Amino acid sequence: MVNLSLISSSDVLVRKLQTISDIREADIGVLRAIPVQMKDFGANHDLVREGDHPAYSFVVLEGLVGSTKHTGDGKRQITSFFVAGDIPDLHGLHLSVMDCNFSTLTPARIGFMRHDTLRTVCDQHPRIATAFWRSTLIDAAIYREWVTNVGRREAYTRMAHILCELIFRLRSVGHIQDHVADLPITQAALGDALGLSTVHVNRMLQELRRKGLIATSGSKVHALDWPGLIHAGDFDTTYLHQRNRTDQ
Amino acid sequence: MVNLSLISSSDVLVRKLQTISDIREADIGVLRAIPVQMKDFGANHDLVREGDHPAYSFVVLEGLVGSTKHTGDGKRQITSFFVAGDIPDLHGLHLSVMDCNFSTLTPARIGFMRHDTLRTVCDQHPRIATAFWRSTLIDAAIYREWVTNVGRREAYTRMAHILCELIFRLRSVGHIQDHVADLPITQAALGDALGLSTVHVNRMLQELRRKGLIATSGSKVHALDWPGLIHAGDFDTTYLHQRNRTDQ
DNA sequence: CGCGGGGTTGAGGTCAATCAATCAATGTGG
DNA sequence: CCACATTGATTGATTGACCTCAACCCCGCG
Repeated sequence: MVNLSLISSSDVLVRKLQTISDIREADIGVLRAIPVQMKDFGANHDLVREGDHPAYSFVVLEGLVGSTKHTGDGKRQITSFFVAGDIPDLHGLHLSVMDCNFSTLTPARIGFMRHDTLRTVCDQHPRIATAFWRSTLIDAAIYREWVTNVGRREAYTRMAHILCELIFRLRSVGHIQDHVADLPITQAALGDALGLSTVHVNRMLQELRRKGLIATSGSKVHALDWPGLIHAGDFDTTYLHQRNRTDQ
Repeated sequence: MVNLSLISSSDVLVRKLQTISDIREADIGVLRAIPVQMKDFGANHDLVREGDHPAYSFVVLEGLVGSTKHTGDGKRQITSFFVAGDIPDLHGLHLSVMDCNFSTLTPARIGFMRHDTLRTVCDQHPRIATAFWRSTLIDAAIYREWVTNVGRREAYTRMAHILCELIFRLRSVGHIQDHVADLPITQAALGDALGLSTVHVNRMLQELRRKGLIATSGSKVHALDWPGLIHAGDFDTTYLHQRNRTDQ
């Protein structure tokens, strides 16, 4: 396990931006200078709610955060996951009213950054502004993939796909050792992400285990057969728009 | 019917940006000066394909365009609609590889704009850059809503919801008279947008007609009972992030 | 006049939801 | 240390929403 107290909040953000954008030395200094207010939360805590007009954006430092929406009859849909380094509500910079909630799906450490600070940084450092814009565009690409996943793939494929995405993204920010991911996410949350019932999520996970693609113990998910999982999940990394994809 | 030949391509774009952003007189001149190459297409034509590295973005001047993705076993999912004034692939400015296709869903008139021109405009006119960024953020908000629609609403509600969105967006760019929208879209395309079969789309439309919420004749869709349709579709305009919503 | 695309209809099948238990792990108060 | 509550995972039985298949209809068009 990585000792988090040794890693500054800036490192997590910088590392993430480097995986998607061309960040120079000068920019790194600017990013490190952004004041970040850290706070820890338990699972299932609403960080921002639909209708809010937040004055802060936040970066995920540790844990899993989801963008969620609720239908009129109270069902929940998770529309995307966010892992360490991601800034889920960066769009709040330019859309004043929140159209979704952001909730922790596992215990999480969050870093809050003032909107006016971020706007100043963007005005003065076009490369950082571009990197941020690019980050929101990748979020959009992920949403597109999720529409497809939920709309046109059957439950088994859908489940495999989302595991591929999670594992791939966690690996690209260095949060996976030996193909084992620590994902203390409930099956109910997976269901809300996939548009499936908890019961069916359970059965699909069983099928993935039975076919030898994954193994689970506690909150650990082990991708036993990564190529097999990718195939089962109809997974193609293009939509994640990573700069270099040497380590598939 | 509006006589399109009297409307310049810039008017359509400017009008759209004004519905979502604070565009000044000075900016309008800049926008009008962007060279636009117009072209007409029939329905079901791929304007851009997954994997492409386009050097142009395009604005929809007339007709309906969809962002589409295909699963491994050949099923199609439409992840969003784009109406007159929208720039569907603006994200191509900062994401070099396309992760989805853009196809015409009806006959359409399209205006192509060079990426390098758009980049220059963005560099020199921050308010326009912000408006463009905002436009891509609203696209993302729409994707989020679609994930929810497809993942957690049942077919009938889903169908009503998408009609509400289409009608609302068409109205906000002045393409609707007397609550009647001209939508020459096939039921198969609606199915691909909703994650439903053509047969079921047909039955849901019948149910909406039977309940007196809509009437159709040819390609015209008449919202007979707009409040009723909004209620049936669990529709809330927040996610479209319009500047003023006086005319719901 | 035949053809094709899109819309409509019916019958039967299937995937996934719902309902209702049970079980395992963890925590809590007495 | 044990009764008890709670949360999450698992299982079986049943139901239901939606799909698939296969017609048939309608209309514009070559």
